[in-house]
Amino acid sequence: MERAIRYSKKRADILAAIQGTNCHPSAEWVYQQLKPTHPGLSLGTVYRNLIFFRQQGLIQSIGVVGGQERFDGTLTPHSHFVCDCCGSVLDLPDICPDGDLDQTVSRQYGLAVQRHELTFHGQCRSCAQAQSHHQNQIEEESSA
Amino acid sequence: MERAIRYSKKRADILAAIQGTNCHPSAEWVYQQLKPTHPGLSLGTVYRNLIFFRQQGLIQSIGVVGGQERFDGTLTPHSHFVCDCCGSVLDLPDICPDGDLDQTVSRQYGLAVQRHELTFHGQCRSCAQAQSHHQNQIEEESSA
DNA sequence: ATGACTGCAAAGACTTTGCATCTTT
DNA sequence: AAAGATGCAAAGTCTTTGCAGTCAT
Repeated sequence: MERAIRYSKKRADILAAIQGTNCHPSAEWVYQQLKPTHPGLSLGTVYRNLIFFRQQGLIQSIGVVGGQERFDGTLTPHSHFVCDCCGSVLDLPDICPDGDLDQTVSRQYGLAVQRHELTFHGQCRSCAQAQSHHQNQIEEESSA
Repeated sequence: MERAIRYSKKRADILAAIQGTNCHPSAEWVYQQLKPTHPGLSLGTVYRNLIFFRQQGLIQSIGVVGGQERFDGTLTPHSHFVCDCCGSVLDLPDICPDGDLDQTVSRQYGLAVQRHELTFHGQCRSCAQAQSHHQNQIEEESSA
């Protein structure tokens, strides 16, 4: 007998929060987001539901950024950009490796490949700009 | 004035341990590996040196697998396969995205892209085999 | 001698989990 | 009423860090 799944408004709103943003949220982000409308929400519930949604295939994990696991409600194939400076994650919808790649690797290496992730790293616009400002300040200070 | 860097046998052996394996070790793995020959080694020292090596560009982090950060002493471009079952990480030396990809993304999205990672997920041979055995057992049990 | 490196243990950050309670069916 | 979902807080895991002692230069 399979385990029954019951409705819960909190669960529904947690999923909606993830699906309604493109910021690739962490558990903490979801918690803070829903706290105002769900005063009694517990962080443990957010974690449990994130695990639940991933098992159900409703969301995917896009890995750990700055120590926190990040999730994505978009399931269509796409790549990500991670800013190593501020931790923001951006979708790159136009960057998508060949769909046959998984099968190619499966055959070539004899592995049961299920999916792949293509993730770019660097600095987002605002961090790149901030850093150049900071460098200018340092240059000004050292030349002063 | 730049900070001086001094020799340490422990540091050298930590680096050698990472460079001498293709298992993409975690801090704990390195610690256990060196413990016999370095009885006084501390896990904190391993962590500190991993950070140091990454800053020096001697190793790279390949992300968090099963809660533990994993490192790679191979710096030439290549992809990875992560077994979501046992956590093992394999090199895929023949799978390497176009070298211009970083620049393409930089231009297309206006980001300062520094690098990218292509990671495949699935089950390694032994886990796929073990699971099929396990499934057989379950089938046998339920039909018994 | 200076200051870099380490051991140790405490602290920190993130996530999981046990149990009593509340809610859905 | 039965069983799933949640709140709370404790526990668990991995990693970082402060401080005193050690070692390389």
